[in-house]
Amino acid sequence: MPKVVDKELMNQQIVFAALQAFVKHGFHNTSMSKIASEMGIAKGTLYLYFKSKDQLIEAITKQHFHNLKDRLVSQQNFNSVEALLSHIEGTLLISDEDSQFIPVFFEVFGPSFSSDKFINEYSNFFNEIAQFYTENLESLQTQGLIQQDLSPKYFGRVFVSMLDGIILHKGFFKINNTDYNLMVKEVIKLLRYGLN
Amino acid sequence: MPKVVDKELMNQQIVFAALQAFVKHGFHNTSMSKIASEMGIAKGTLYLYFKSKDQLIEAITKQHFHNLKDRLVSQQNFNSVEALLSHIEGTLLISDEDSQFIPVFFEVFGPSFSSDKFINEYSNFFNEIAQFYTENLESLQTQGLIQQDLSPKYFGRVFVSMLDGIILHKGFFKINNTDYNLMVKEVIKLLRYGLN
DNA sequence: TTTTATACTGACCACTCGGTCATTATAAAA
DNA sequence: TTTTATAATGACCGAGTGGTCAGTATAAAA
Repeated sequence: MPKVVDKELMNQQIVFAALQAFVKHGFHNTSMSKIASEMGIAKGTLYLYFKSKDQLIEAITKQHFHNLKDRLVSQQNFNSVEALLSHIEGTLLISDEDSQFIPVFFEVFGPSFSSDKFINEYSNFFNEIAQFYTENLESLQTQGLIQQDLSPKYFGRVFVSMLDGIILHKGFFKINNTDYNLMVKEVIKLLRYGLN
Repeated sequence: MPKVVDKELMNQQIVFAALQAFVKHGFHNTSMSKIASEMGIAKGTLYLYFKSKDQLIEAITKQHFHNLKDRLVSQQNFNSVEALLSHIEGTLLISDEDSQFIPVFFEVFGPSFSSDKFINEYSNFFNEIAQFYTENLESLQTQGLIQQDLSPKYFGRVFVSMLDGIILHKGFFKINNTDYNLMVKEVIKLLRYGLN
């Protein structure tokens, strides 16, 4: 009897439109009305799918980090330094779409950085990535493929910080792709020489 | 005849009070009225010194980065890789006091990350630091002290991103000093092997 | 003490925003 | 075609903001 609608699809469409608007104008300069009107729907409809603007950005963020982790952690292990370097290069060459989200993230969640709960969540995220690198470094080290004189545990963690720094700078400063690719090449060179 | 006031002093007092308020409540949750009332002056008075809220945050930002740069860029040039590494180690080993300010910084300025003006200022800051490293790398390269096969220009810029990432992670995730020092050691090792 | 150039005030304005809800539109079922 | 359960609407509200400006206070000079 009732009118039926694909809620899941609508959900995704809202998330997509909102993200686009946030990237373009910033979170605080994007009103719910604006999102609605750009979608050609009424503001009230947004509130049928998301209780609040906060809940909307939360959903976007959750999705972003979910995708991110899949990209950062490879399922297979690496049996050579070059395989590892290749994965790292792939990790660094993030899409503009992804890097554009970075300023939005900091704009929205900057004020949360004093919350322990918030920090712990992201701390765990990066620790898991670090663990992935640590395990691969240990394996390569056992096989004698990289320097014995480095600590996989600490190198793994600091390495993640470094990668994050590079990605953050791309996002913050909108470094153009030509320059950025050359920068990535330098990192790979450094690692190739430094790990052996 | 006229009433005379130390405008410079008043300026500084406003900047100080505004920063404190931003730190405490976040930029967007701090109204101009709030700043004024906490200073015991009227809102209108603020507008005699700063044309807009944006101009106020701009002044605060400028001052912050000015102080920071003095700490990060050494005046003298390095005549050996070890001297460079030593400076880098010093840069990374920032005090807890300084690193504790990082979350605060993002808490305060997070909401500004959608402003092009803010980003440009921030971008220039890091470019200048990168330039400092680029020049030193060029010099060391000319002397044959480091790998010929790297580009000082791009390495300098990406290197700054990496250092920033390490420092940011210390600040965000409150990595304890024991672990952090070991992490720094790994970076230095990587550079020592990788640059030669 | 009076004058006067400047500094300070705070009520007020115009506007925006997130969020609500009574009303209307829709499409599946009867 | 009528019924009906659900979806969509958008005018409206209250709260809050950045910014203004006519009027008032102040302190140096006359």
